[in-house]
Amino acid sequence: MRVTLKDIAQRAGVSTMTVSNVINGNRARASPETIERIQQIADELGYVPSASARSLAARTSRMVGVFVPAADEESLTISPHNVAIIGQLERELRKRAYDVLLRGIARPGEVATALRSWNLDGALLLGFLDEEVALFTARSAGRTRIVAVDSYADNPVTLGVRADDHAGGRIAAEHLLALGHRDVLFVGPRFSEAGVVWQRFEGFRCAFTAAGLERDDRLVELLNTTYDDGVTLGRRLRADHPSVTAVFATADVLAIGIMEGLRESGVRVPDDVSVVGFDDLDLCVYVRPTLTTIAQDIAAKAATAVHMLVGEIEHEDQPSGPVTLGVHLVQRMSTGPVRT
Amino acid sequence: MRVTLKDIAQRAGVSTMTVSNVINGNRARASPETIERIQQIADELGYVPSASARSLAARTSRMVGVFVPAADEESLTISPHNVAIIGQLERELRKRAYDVLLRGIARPGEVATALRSWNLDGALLLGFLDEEVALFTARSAGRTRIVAVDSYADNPVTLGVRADDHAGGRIAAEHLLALGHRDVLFVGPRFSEAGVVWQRFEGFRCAFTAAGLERDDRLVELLNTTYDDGVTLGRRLRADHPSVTAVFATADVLAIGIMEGLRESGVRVPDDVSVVGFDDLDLCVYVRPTLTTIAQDIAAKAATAVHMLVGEIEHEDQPSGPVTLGVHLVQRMSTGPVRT
DNA sequence: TTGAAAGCGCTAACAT
DNA sequence: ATGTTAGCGCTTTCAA
Repeated sequence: MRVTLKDIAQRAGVSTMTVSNVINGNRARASPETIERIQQIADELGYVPSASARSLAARTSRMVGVFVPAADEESLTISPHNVAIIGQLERELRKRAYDVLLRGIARPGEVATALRSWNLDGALLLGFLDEEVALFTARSAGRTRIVAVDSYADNPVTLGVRADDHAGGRIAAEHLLALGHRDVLFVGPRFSEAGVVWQRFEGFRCAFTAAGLERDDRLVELLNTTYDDGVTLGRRLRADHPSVTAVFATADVLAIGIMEGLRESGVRVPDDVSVVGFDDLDLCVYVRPTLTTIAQDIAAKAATAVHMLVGEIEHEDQPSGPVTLGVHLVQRMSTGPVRT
Repeated sequence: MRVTLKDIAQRAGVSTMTVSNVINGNRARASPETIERIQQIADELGYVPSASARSLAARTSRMVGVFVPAADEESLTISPHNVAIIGQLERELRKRAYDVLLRGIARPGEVATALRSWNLDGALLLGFLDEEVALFTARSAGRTRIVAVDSYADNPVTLGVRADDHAGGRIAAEHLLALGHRDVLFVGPRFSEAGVVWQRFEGFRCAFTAAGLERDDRLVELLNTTYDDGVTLGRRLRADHPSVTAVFATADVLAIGIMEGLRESGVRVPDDVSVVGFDDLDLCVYVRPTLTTIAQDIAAKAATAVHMLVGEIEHEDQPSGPVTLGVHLVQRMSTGPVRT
């Protein structure tokens, strides 16, 4: 059977409370010898605290939820970018002795339910739309701490961590402008007036304005962030946008798909058309030409998110406000000067 | 405050047990009207069961652990293959109303600890070495169900799901042999006489034997399964193995790295050297030349693993024995006939 | 420095 | 068809 506090207490001839205090490192509440003896017995018996019991009694679980978008009950294709983040998050949380509940979210209410069901100490939201974040938090209990990664949602209960998407868009545009490109196609998922993609688009446009250039806002394509959709766009690019000499895609896989589509239709990258991606996945150096992209520091993003969340949980830190992390251009072979 | 069974019971004028039965769909234990009324009140109050309390009282948690290797506390780089699996596992488990505890394992004991701490109903081990699996299960309580994915560990408490790695190795070799290759380099991580890589190696060798050919067993390179290590090998391949005309790598990223290294050293794929990978990641079609590889059905693997685990948990099914899933060759552009 | 009592929210095993 | 009792293993609160 399970080894309990009571078992240890009996063996040691003390009360369960003393054992509990020792186990929890409440060192001020037991004599050194008692501590030593109890620790010994606990080790000997292979005692493992019951997280459920602790969570029930203490109303805190040392477990946080990591929530990712799931189109529906039938799918959970985690985006490459979120995948990279999850690994880092788990590591950071494990270092701090928090457990991770991984959950795909198909309907808004599920966040609040999971939170209350397990008495989660906090939640990490990965890559949800700002509207979705708002929905989750509306229903969520007031106490729980929530950090939204890659979100610009502005509300009282959520804290955000994200890359500087606006700067990312601007830098991408500046790079292409410096190469002489003027007709640049913006490609990304459908977006509203907020959120990651919108920021990138705004930064992108800013660079044109700052350069005193008028941008033709018809040069936008909205599609799913997948390789296949990229290929499709690449194939018809020349036909649909004959003037375009460069493309800025809001995700690397998308950019890589576009490059493939272009190749298939006889358009050379970067000679005929330059392509810039976003994220700097490992992938970028696997493909030919290697992809010029906007790099964001994923490990830093994860570390920051966890740091903020744990800070709020443990020290009831003043919500320090959203954090925006720097990005930078990684120039590779998919961009070049415009053909004269 | 939290809404409890008691709150509902009071409002409905019944005992908590009746409410409990209704909530748990124990339909035989309450009259239709009572059920209706209680359900109504529960919805109204926004009742969410406490998983901790349930887990404590019922000694079952409806939560399973998904464990992945973590080199140490400092890292958790989930392999691309495991990444693909995790998403599928979560989906399958969510469909069956199980929660997922995601955990990187740095030291053997952590599996048993997590299992007991949360009263987990079962565990899914992803891509551990057979020796590691043995260690975990040795320390684990007898009751818990464990399914090891990508393992050949043979022990009483574990059930395995894996691709037919032996066939995979054989098929890869047969493909290359049919193209006229005789000096084929086997590349993979260090392996012992068991496990996934060993199976692939054995299958690989079998094909040579079956063809009545003597294989030079010096044609083996052991290195980490990473792109970078692949590049390094590719660069020195010609110098170290001048006779080799084809390479079989046990992972796609590795194969892709090798192709890059070969390119850098002026060796053409597939004209000079053919390359075969393993897994059939999305990646394979992004690179040039596209990678010929052994495909395994990841979704099926995840579905099977969950099916087996849940089967054991819920029906105490007779451990049906390990399951091996089929693989097949996906021929792309990285392999061609040997140069005469 | 230590302990006793009470209860977290739920369910198993009997009653009725 | 419904209720009672007695915990699950732990922590909180108060007392010694």
